[in-house]
Amino acid sequence: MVKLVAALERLLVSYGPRGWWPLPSLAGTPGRDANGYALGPSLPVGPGGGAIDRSLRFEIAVGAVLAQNTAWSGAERAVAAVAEAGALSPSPMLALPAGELEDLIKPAGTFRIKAGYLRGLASAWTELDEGVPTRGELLALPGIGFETADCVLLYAYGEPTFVADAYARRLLSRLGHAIDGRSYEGARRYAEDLLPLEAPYLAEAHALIVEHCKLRCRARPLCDGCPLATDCDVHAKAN
DNA sequence: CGCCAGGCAACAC
DNA sequence: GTGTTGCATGGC
Repeated sequence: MVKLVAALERLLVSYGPRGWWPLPSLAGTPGRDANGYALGPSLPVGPGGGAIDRSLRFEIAVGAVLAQNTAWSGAERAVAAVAEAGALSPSPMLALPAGELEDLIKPAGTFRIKAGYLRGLASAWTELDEGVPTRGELLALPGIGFETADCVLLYAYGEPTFVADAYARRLLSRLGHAIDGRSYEGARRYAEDLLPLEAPYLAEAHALIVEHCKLRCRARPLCDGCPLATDCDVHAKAN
């Protein structure tokens, strides 16, 4: 079995910091880097790296919904289109005619459903965002499930949360951790018992896990050259 | 062409 | 509570 902290360390060395969460509406604007993070005196300020203001929190929540079961490239274009239309805040979003929001977010797929989710999010957001929302409050919104709620808590509010998505569960399982059959919440608590409960760490961990699982630890794993291959069970069996 | 992508809700059992 | 299905565009 590969220890989770050791695996994450190797992923960080191999891939470098991923810099999630990207903020497409701000990327490339003055004072922002390619991910939309504010350029500070030393380190970039952004999700996991500093205070996140009100408008960015909403953008992150919108992005999290639009990214569901969709390549990030599509979600990113959809967020940018909403921003371009001036609708990347609750009131303007709610003021859009019914079909227009759908048209704006088409690149993200499942656009009729997601438009309804975004309306529900926009309706509840201002009150919800007065403080740090609880997981239960987020889960009560339409279209916000376990993974989306945790992404919002982690990347928008800096709450230390492990995003136990399908990638993370696949990786943990392949590294020899006995999480088969565990629910999302079971896997989340399992991982949180193994890791430092600090938002920047968990934010980078999630991003690295997604990167690694897209590049190598796919449904059909590409173990050749994998940074975790030396003592990963899957690699041992496949070779 | 088929398969998958930062999932979720509704429904079946 | 676990399993299955619809949703829909875009990249490879």
